[in-house]
Amino acid sequence: MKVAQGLIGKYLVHKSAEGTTMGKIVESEAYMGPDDRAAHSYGGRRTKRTEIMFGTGGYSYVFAIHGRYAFNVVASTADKPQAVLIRALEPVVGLDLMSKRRNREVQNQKDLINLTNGPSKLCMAMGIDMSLYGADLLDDTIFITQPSKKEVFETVSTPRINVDYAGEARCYPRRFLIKDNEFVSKARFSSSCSI
DNA sequence: GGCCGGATACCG
DNA sequence: GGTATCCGGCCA
Repeated sequence: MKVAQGLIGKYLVHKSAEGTTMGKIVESEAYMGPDDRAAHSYGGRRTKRTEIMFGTGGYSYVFAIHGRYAFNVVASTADKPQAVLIRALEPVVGLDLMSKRRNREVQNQKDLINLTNGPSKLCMAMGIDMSLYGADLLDDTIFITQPSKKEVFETVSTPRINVDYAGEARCYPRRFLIKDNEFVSKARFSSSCSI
């Protein structure tokens, strides 16, 4: 939770053979582990897929969803399997490469926003796939860094996206985003949550 | 070994 | 709103 909030405003960098891409994290979601019905590690479920969450934090958890990928930062402490899903970025470095990987021209601000305003979109743009599962985020291939100068913004929280199956947990305010930022995803949380 | 469903995206 | 698309989970 704290990690999810803390990641807002930080920069995600991926150095690949094709080049370097970097984006500012503007939207994240916390998945709190065994007690969180929305989490892949709910009930302590430990499988090949969730294995990486059963260690210490600071690793990459990539999983396939609907034929695409989503990127998470493992935030586990004391063997509590938790992770933070990165839902949207603001492109900062390597815009041409992002555009190429997304197979989409960028001609205006709207196109630019469309490059990384969703969990799988940002994976495509950043060149993140299953080969980065378990990557150490302290290495220099894929990592998180602070902006060089302090940026001022307000973080707000909402329920998470597309977790209707999670019972009451679907409404917990575990999604964080930068207030009024145009690069956050368009997705809406369940309308059955009163917020 | 096969089926199914999902923390999605895109197009019409 | 319908469909494409990739993997892991889970059951046979």
